[in-house]
Amino acid sequence: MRPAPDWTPFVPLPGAPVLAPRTLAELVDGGQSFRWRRLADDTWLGHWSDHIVRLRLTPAGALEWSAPPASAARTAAALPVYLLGNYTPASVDALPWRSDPHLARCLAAFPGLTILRQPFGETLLGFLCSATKQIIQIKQMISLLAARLTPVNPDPICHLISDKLSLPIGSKPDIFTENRLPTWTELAAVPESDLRACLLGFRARYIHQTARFIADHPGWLEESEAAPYPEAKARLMTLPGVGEKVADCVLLFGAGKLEAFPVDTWIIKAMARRYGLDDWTPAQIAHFGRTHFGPHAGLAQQYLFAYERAQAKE
DNA sequence: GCACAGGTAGATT
DNA sequence: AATCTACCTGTG
Repeated sequence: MRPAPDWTPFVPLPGAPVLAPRTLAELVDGGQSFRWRRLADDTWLGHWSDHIVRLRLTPAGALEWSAPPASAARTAAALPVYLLGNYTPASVDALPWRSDPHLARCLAAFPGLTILRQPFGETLLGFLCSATKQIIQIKQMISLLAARLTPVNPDPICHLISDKLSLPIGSKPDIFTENRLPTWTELAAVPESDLRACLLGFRARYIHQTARFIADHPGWLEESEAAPYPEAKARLMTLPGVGEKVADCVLLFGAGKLEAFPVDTWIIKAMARRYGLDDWTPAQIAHFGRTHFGPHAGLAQQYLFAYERAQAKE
């Protein structure tokens, strides 16, 4: 018998900002990504592409990571891009916090918060699921897609993952999985009824039709990711189920387009309450956001979003 | 039981 | 062009 495999030792992530626990939680589980969960040992377990990684903070706030030995070398190269690909202290400093007291409050509440650089296709899938759903429910839908539509992850590390604290209601034992997400090519072969069985509801048709379109247009997704923001957004919005908000989320969280300014219910509330923009339409708020916050408006949006949700919990 | 949830698309005014 | 509504399903 070989010894049981174990995680690689935790090592620091070079270049990471010092983070408070709640900022790390907001970074990976604040609605940018839907594939992270807090384990019983107070580490964060996350998945993207075919990566699995655990994160933790030292008492001093230094970010450390660990991965399955078999994939650790690949993940060592990919993690800085995924987590910090959009992180530059200068871009936060360039926001108009000096003249905007509320923005200054939001920045001070979550120092080090940044925008993830996630795989484009996975981000599109996640936000196609997001319409009128709570984050926890989006995570359930995404997990079901991974659990049912891709092969069981053969990495022996999966048997070592214990997450009793985060296990939800017993009726859905397959909610948490270490499988990768299906690719759009794979999704194109899945009947819409199978997608509906993953609790997607009316979103199943969006995903099915989007998958068929992408399968019929090789290179379309990659070209969209590479295009400048206005063109990329227009392209995404031709997909069924992708409107202004979803397109902006995909481009912000999955393509590093920091000028994207998603306007959701939280931002509508925040702009009404903090900036007096009562009864403004989402399009008007988006225009205000872009002009007021500047070329990194999406970064400001994430701070406003995090702050408003934190306030609501209190 | 029923409103609501990180919206979008199509119909109606 | 602005406003209204249906769309699935889980949660409180």
